[in-house]
Amino acid sequence: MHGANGTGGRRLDRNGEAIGLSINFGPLAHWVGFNLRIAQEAAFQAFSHLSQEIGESPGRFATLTLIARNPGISQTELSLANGRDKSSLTPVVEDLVRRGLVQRKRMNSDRRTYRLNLTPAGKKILTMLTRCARRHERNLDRVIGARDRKRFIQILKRIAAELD
Amino acid sequence: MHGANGTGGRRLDRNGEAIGLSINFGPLAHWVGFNLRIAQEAAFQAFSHLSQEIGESPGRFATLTLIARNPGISQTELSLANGRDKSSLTPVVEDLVRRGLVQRKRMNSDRRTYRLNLTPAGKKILTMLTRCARRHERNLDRVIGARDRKRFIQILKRIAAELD
DNA sequence: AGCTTATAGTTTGACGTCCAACTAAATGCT
DNA sequence: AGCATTTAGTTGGACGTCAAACTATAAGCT
Repeated sequence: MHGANGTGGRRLDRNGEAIGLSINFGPLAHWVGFNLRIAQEAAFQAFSHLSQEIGESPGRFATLTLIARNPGISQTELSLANGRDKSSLTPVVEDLVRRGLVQRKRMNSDRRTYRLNLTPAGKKILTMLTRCARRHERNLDRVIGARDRKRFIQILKRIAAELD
Repeated sequence: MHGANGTGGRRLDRNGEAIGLSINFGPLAHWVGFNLRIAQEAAFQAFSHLSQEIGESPGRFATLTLIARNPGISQTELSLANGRDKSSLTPVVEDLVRRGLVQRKRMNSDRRTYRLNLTPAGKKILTMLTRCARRHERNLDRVIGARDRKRFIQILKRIAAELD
């Protein structure tokens, strides 16, 4: 019989107490949303450990890359590209400027906006972070398999694009 | 030539100011980690909007489902299954108990641990949330395509499992 | 010129998350 | 029995995030 002990099929010891293994995930197991979350968090965690080895928070990586690739980018453009609210960027940029990785200049033509650029020190840190990221990607590639990689990324991009 | 204007290829107006469209994502565009993050956040956001319509936070959904499927589960087991630190669960359970969705009972055999169960009210809320989630899943399925869905979830599961 | 509206960035408050330290209860060892 | 270790859950501090309110500049309209 199935689940007749009223515990949803979990393994029980002789006192009827759960012993932890074998959780019933119900519909979560088959749903994209849940698995997407779990996978993303695992990947983030893994990259977090790698980047911690060089003393940087993982969130800095995308920020620095986007500044490097788009010199003079404004904070709002950056927050949009990075998928974060602009207000989240304020303390990040503050920190990066304070540590001398990013230079911030008011624009003359529009005195509201800043232009962001990497300093040489910022470029150096980014180089190290990029090495970490490549290592991380190799690990992910190994898990995904070369055959499916392209298709997998394409699906991720579609999800991001088509869900508003 | 490529990027000869020193702005990484962004479109510029005649004053040399960026006009926002066409950000250069550099290597981020091809990396799994970044796209995974963006897709997950888009999906989360979408579900957040759906579940907000019935006045629940999206984080409650997995919690309630896991309790429903594993009656009497302990908080530590739940936090493990949900991929969160056990301390994150304290205020969540507090809130669910306060609102009468979850019942919390000390175990007699081990007076440290609690047993969690859904109340009838909790089951009702979960039913509504599940409807939202199904709608959300249908949207995701439409984006992913029925052909790739199974393979996609399999890859997500592997990422979660094999990255520690 | 003088309104009104829009935009760039900051501030504030709420929330969810982690980690490390803690309390209370259980287990194990001698 | 007594002490050390482990375990379940809570607490407190730090951080990243969002949304809404705010300041200052800019742009559009009359």
